[in-house]
Amino acid sequence: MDKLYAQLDTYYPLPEPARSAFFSAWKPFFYEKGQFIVPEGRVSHYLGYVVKGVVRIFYVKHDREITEWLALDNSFFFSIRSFLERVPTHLRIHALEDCELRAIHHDDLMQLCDQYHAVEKLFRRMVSTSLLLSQVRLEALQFETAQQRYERLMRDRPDMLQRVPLGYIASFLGITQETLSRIRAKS
Amino acid sequence: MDKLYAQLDTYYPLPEPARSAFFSAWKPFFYEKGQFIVPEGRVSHYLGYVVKGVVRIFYVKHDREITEWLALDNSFFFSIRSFLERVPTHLRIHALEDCELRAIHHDDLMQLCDQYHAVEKLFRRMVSTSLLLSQVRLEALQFETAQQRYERLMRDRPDMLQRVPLGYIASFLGITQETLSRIRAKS
DNA sequence: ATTTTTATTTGACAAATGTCAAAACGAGCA
DNA sequence: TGCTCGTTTTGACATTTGTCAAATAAAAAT
Repeated sequence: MDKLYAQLDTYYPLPEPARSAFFSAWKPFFYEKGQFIVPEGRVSHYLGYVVKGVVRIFYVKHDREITEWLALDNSFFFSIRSFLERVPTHLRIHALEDCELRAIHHDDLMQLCDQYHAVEKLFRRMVSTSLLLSQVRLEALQFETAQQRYERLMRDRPDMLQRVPLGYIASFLGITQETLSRIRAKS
Repeated sequence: MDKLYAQLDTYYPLPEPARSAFFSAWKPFFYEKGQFIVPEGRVSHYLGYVVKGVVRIFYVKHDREITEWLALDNSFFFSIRSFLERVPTHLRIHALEDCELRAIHHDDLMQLCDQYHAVEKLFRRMVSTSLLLSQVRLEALQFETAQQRYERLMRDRPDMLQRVPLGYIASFLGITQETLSRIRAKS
């Protein structure tokens, strides 16, 4: 989990004592493969980080599971709307592998944001980065074919293909499993 | 432009003197219909707000214009990646109608963020809201049909259909103009 | 090693959307 | 009024992607 600290530092290097206070607010959590980290309908109180494992965020629409986010080792995850607006989420979060996590509670984060300007700045930059990523994905979804989106994923996150069942990846890309399978067959 | 101030207040009500300093950093700009506000390849230095008029953000891909954002009266616009990361943009921003704008320069905003914790907080919340909107659009694009996306737009922003040519709206929805025309014919 | 379960691929067909070309429409202007 | 330009619609057809059902393949459990 040193990597977590390193990653947080890249957003904004906090001066003491904000740094210690902020870092120690991230608590460890462990989940076994298949367990739910957040069930549907609850408010998601934590901003999470995967130290080791795979976390999947999905929702169900017309009896079908749609993967919204996949977080592998050393990446962040959270139910954006629920965490930011404190409303019950339509998303479910679960562990695809045994997971070692770190997470910070919304209350703690807000308190630290109020207390330390530097934490507020760091968090602002984290949110900015999320926005950036969301925007890139939006553009891809808006004007790339399924094939192009798959190729982009292979390029950007080849490890994901090794560790995540294709059915989940398909809906993450906005297509059905069958279509993904045929795209793969062609290449 | 009083509405701008009111809208900024909803993100976070600033105490003086931050409030005056922040508000007066928003400068007025005027563009005529058809003029470019930001041409392609430049760094987009401003976070903009439309007091009156229509602003369109688009990019060109395979000789085709793809609308990424449409801002009507009383709404914000910016080239997300360029503004946040200070890199040249692939987007172009232009005025679809005569426009009265207000905009704040990145340098000024950052300076105010450094100087006033409260401005930092307000901006953090603005970015959070953008992220939220981006996420909603992402979900729509990922798992709604073109028809559903059009109906959603009619519901959420009926004024847009009156003031923006359908070709632009089509690519904003991620479809071709012909498809949009056929969807409309059915209803 | 065998069975059971889960994940992935394949086939046949349907539905949605894209492409290109042409026609119809509408606003502004001579 | 009639012309011109830009916008919107329509037609014919191609392509992409989805749907449902079944067949394989791979992984997990016994």
